[in-house]
Amino acid sequence: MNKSPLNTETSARLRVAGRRIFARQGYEGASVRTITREARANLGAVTYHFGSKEGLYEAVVDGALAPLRERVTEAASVPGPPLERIEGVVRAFFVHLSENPDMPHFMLQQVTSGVEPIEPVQQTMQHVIGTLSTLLREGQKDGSILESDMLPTVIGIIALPVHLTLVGRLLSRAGGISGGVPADRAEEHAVQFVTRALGAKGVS
Amino acid sequence: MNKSPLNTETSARLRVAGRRIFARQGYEGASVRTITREARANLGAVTYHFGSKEGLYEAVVDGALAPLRERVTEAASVPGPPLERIEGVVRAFFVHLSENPDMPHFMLQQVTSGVEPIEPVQQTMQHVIGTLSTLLREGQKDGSILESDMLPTVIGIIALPVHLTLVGRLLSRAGGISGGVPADRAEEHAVQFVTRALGAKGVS
DNA sequence: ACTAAATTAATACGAACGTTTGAATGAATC
DNA sequence: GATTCATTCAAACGTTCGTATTAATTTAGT
Repeated sequence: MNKSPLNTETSARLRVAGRRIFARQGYEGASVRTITREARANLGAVTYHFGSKEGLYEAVVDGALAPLRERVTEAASVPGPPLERIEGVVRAFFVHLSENPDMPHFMLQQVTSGVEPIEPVQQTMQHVIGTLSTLLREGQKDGSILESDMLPTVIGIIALPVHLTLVGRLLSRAGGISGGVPADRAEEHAVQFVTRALGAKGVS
Repeated sequence: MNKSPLNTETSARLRVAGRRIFARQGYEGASVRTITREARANLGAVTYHFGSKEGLYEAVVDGALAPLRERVTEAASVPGPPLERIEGVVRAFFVHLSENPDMPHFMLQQVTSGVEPIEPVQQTMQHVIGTLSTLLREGQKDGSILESDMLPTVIGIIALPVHLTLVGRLLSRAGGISGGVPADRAEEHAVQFVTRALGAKGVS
């Protein structure tokens, strides 16, 4: 008679709870006591399984970002013209964001913290920027993508999904404006925005 | 219980120090002791001048955002076609960001925190979104701006300067990629990106 | 110059923090 | 049945947190 359906190991429950709470409260705002309470674990469990609070945090962030790197790689390596593959990367972002609502919090928390990001975040940024840069260069060489500075263009492409997801969600919660942005509309919109901004000529 | 701070030397130094440290460490990460030490003020000065740590935080955030609202209003009310005025709003963002490097931290810290943003942040978001929506509607009515969903478009316009400034700064600090994005290039790039994405026909 | 208010300063307080400790538990090995 | 070993548990550690308190000092009004 298994009374709890998901009586997984404590460390797994700590990851889940840590992810929820770190994303919502930030690193400093989340306390080990809150996390262990939510995970129905003992106060000392974080230290035991991850060495420290910071150890759990890194495990959580890496767990949220590693699948994104894979998705981006996959979307970029599909055959087709560069602009379409960039579109695929944008869509991959949205897929990942819809399945991992906490993800952008970690990226932006790190970016806004002012200190050097922890390793999984750095790694992900470098990977995404590198992938998109390659696609951009390719498209600019064959004339299908307008010439422009590489890095700011890449940042522009990434900023859109992250911001749309985050701010849209915020607005739909806080009301005040117009009720938020439905996820599927947001994706279509971001794709159009990016392809219009990048495409060398009129893209229907 | 004095919640409205008098313009004393100490309270001004507390604002400056609070701004620096809140932006870099977040609300929870910044301690009253660190702030008062940096401001060369007594530990009790925050409570005395601002009522509480939260009182100082709100004063700091409002001090960072109020000028932005003014700048946006001004840029939007200049005569000219809507797309050019939107361009002016984007440039206004960059001007404000270059003069107030800590500003996007507060916006994004609030957006990523998951709880309802404090009043100055809500007010600023509503104001910027409202202003840009009006300009967009105007341009779509006269055919100079492509039809699209209002809210996601507005978010796209804002996301670009904020992200470019923040991530660019981060990359130039952390190295790793290519050395960051010079501020003036970033502004030109953002303007081009936005006008390309919005403009109804080929914009030079 | 004197008084009252405003401000600064020093210290104390209780609460919450991350981490440590050592005993209790329970299953696997011999 | 005894031993081993990983895990869980309750309790306590020392530190830091935001705030309160109280006294000393400066400033302003008459």
